[in-house]
Amino acid sequence: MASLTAGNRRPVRLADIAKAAGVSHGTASNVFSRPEIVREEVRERVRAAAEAMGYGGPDPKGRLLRAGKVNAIGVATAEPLSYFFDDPFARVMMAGISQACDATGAGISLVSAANNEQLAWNIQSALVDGFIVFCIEGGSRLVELARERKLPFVALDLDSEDGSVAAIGVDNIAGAGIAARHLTDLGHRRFAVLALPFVDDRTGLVSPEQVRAATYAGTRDRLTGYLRELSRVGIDTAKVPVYETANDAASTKAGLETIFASDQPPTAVLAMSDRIALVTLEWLSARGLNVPGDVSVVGFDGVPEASVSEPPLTTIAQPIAEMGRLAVRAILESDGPVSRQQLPVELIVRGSSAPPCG
Amino acid sequence: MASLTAGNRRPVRLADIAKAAGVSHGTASNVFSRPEIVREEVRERVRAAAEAMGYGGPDPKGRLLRAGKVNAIGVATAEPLSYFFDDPFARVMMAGISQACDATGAGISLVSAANNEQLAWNIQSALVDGFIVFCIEGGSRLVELARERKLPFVALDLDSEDGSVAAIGVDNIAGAGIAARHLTDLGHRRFAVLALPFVDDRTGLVSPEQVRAATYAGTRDRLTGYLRELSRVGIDTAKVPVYETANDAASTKAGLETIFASDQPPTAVLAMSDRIALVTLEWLSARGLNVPGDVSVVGFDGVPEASVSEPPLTTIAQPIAEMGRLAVRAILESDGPVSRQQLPVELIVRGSSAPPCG
DNA sequence: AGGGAAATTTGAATCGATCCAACGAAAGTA
DNA sequence: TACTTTCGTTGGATCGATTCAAATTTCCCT
Repeated sequence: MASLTAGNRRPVRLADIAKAAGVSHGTASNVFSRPEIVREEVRERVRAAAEAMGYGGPDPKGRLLRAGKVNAIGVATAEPLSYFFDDPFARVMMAGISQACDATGAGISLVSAANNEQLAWNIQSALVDGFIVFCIEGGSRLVELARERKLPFVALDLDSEDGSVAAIGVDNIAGAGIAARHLTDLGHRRFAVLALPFVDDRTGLVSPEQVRAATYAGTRDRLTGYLRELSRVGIDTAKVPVYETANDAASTKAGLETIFASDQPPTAVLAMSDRIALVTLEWLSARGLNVPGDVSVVGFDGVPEASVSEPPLTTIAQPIAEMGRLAVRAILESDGPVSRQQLPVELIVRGSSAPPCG
Repeated sequence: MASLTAGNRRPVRLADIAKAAGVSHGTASNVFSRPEIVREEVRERVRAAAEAMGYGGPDPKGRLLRAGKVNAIGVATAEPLSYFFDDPFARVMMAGISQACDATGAGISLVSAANNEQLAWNIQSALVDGFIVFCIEGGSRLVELARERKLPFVALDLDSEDGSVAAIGVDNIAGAGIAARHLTDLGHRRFAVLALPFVDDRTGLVSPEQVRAATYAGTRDRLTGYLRELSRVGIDTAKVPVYETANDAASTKAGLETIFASDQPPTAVLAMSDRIALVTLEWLSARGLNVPGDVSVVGFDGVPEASVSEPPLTTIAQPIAEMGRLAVRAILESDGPVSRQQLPVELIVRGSSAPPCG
């Protein structure tokens, strides 16, 4: 029964090799962490013992407890882990985070989870020096969880006005205003808005009351920016259809069906994300509508994909990578009080917008 | 000088709140880890004390030491961290890894480093239960480092014949053979090979001796597969130009310049990676050569980009995501002895290959 | 009230290292 | 030879939790 194969359990600790080499554990420790202060003869003896016993070097678990610093930052989201590698926005953001981490030698821990309980546990037990929280859906819960860890953390793209959490985002109202302004300047007067979620798990046309009750302030702000500009040029914003999507292809297409069923279809579509905008381009093309001939489309985010679509997408570019870099710096130098930063956005005019042909 | 602002240091430990609540630390611990076995009144008292003292829950650092398991797997590479988010191959692989991790609730730690010393340290001190090692350049060093940690690890795409390390890869010889066979079947007889690195930091035409001395066995195997098939149809393989690239745009273009400077330019290019192949498509198009009219190109890897290029790329697809999934499983169930798995590849015929027009 | 079972609580031991004050030995100085 | 330094080594304290056998309390029943 009892198999005598070598290496059943492997509890070889620093203390073991210290004993084997006939030195104190203090000295053994020094051999690995500050070899230069140990006499060469002793050093070699300890190294030999370690080698002989199959010791893999000081266990970071032990070191960690003493040292306190993990030297890694956690990036948390409520999406599945693959979100980090699939989603264009996330990828650019992660590239920025990577850069900053590489520069300081910090590692990255991806924290996420399928279900909610798992998520809580994963955040509670993440071995990190701080969190960067991706606030997409379920952002507030995530922020709450991160806050409970009492570690430095910053929220990215936070849809909340809670001034007590550090956050890095863009000026959504201004950005949306610039997008709308671009289209009104081109002469457009018939608009439709494809919105990001205002609350969880709902799609469809939204009423002003529903907008006011939005969970996601960022969505509300973008809408505010759009409508403010439209009304500035005398458009009756009450008549502008605002369709709430789930930021995916299905709900976006449903929204387009609804919007273009009108006998007065829009000549310009304001999409609150590039993802929505790109699906829109596809849908319009499949529908036989020309962009920008029949309809102009303006996105929001500035993901790389937007520059290679057909036609290339006019959009409001966020400094995504820069936001990632700043977030890392905010964590590592977690200095003063909570800092909320709002970065500028930039209108990038490409082929998806032109004057209306009417 | 001494600022009396609240919360200078924050050494609030479980023991502190235990004392504050007037219970033993054992009980305090139970309140957090197994609340159901603590009498409600006591539980609330401890919770209240924790709240009052700003205790963020049991520190994972402490728990970790006792528990032993980190519940995270490390993914290591010698490239900068952003490689994980930029490189198409890596992204698909990470998606597979993510999936498997999500399924088991494990986290992912990205381990990498700018310079070599940093790399060693980062691997030595990574808090993980095992490593997945991306063997691109510098693979052997990475494997060595990982092996020293005495943790379960598997090498992905390992360019080595060292049977003592667990590895997951594809049958490079067979895959390359299939690629070549596809082109010879189409009738091609004039070939050129754009190779991955045989050794570090060298590019240019390679001689058979240099091939034999290759550091990277995977590259050598692919070449073997190519040439074996070519000689099968009677082609003098000694005359087939083999240009070693660094798997980047610059060296690939240099290789193309060299190859197409010949007065007998190839009608078919065998590229050892999709990256090389895609650059090739671009270069040929810029040069005014039609693909597949004038030249056929076949890649290797099967990254998503290959399906949307102009023209779409014929390539040898590896089951990239599946490899990632298997790697995670190999780590987590690190069961028997070292397991080396070779997965099958698949020829995907797209628009970049056709019979030679000659 | 008394006895035993069940429910809680306690506190020492442990996880695997690092740090540091103190100590011993070898080398240098007067 | 006596007295400092310098260099290396030692071993106890500590990091922050979890675990578990033993002690204690509570509960139930006769």
